[in-house]
Amino acid sequence: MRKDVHTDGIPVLCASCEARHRGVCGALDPEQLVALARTSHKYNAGSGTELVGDAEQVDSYANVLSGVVKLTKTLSDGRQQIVGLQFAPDFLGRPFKAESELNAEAATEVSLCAFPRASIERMMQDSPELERRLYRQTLKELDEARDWMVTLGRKTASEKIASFLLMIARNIDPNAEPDSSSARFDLPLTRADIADFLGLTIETVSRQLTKLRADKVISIENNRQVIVPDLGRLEARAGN
Amino acid sequence: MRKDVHTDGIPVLCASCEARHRGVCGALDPEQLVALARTSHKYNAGSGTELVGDAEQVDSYANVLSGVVKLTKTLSDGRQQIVGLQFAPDFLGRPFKAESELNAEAATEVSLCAFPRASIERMMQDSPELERRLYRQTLKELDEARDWMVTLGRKTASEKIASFLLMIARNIDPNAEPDSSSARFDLPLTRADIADFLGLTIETVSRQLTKLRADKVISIENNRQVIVPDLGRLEARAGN
DNA sequence: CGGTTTCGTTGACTTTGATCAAACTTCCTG
DNA sequence: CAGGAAGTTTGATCAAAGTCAACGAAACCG
Repeated sequence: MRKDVHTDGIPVLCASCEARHRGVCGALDPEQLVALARTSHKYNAGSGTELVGDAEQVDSYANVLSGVVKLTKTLSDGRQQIVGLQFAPDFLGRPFKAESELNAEAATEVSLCAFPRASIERMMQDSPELERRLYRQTLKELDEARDWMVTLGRKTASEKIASFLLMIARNIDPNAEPDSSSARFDLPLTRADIADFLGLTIETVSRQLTKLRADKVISIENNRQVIVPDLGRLEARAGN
Repeated sequence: MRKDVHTDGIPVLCASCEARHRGVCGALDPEQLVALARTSHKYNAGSGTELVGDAEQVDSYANVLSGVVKLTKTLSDGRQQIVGLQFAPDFLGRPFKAESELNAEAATEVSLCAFPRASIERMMQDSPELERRLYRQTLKELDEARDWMVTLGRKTASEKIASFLLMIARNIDPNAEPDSSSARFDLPLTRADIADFLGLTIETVSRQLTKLRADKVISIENNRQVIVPDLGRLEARAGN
């Protein structure tokens, strides 16, 4: 009983899903995809919705299908730090641990495809390919985290802002003309979020954005829409 | 042909090796261990030795058998940040990537057990158990990196120092009486390294250590030996 | 549509940690 | 053991970013 891997037997839900191409579901054959799709459900969440609470029991994982999810940690006196941002088609979840050590919150409108933790963990047993994809994403996240440690520990406020804008541009520039030297995108984060991401205050973020604007490195429309006419000039400010 | 897993057929090199118990080699059966041991070699390196260079081709991985390895990143103008510390029996290496994105350097005298990259990657194909151990270590490193992002981004200089001392105490206190409320250990890092780890300057590190000493939270002998009479008091200063 | 709330900007001032400079200690080496 | 290098401490001063406060703009809601 032969099947065309690319179309036949693929659940409707998954047919056009990006997670099947670049995300972890790409590791699954049609049969496994059907099994997973049976227990999964797609849903949307508005900006600000808490998806996973700190110290909470986690019983489902998810793929990010669109939007941005922020992962945060909070000190007892309320100081907060964003420790990760997840874009489509990232996998959201921490295998081998039932209790979350951090908070996951929708930074924008998000669309998620959730499935029970047990389904994935069972499937990981059968499919080394799935486990390998998850492992690779974790390695990528670790690489990113280490890059951010340099930014947090050693860059100035203005370098931090430039680095942040570059990172966002690379992750969500919609007119993804490769190697285009300009970019235009919506900031998925508020000033407060950016501050929490960079270890700064809201005021400093605002002042540095104003400075970049004054120096014509960027322009901003409606507080959210950022235009970078020359990515090279922005890179020069990121201090790498 | 039955073998006692715990003793028979284990290479001499591995017999008393900690990596076989708590490290990644624990995933291997005697046969695999023999195969790996054939291509591996143990060696020591003095403090300050560069083990892996940034942007260098990596052709071998290693287990840390003793000592501490620091992973660093450097900006073009020389600013440096330590992005990870590896203690025995951690695995040193970044699977699926031939070129290193960071620098690995011996922070103390270290002893390593190195093997060709190809051996491990071949073995990963055969042994899901090995891949899983590596995956778990990577998840652990990611958890740690995220904790440090909070420290780097949101803690004050004195909280950073206290957090650092606690982390070291937990990793290398030799008189590992569990739940002992006091600790005594040698700092594996110089003041300059501590500064690079915490995103501070040498002078600030020194001043904060002096303050902790003045407040009788710690005492220091010979610049390196730290005594913490009451870990609770140190924790209170770490600001979690 | 007007009022309220949330979000962002700007200014004045303060504080934390960096920088610059000098002295001291420890350790290594000839 | 002397001399020097590397590592550490301490002090004086400075600057970057934080705090406090006020205002403006956008989004939200009855």
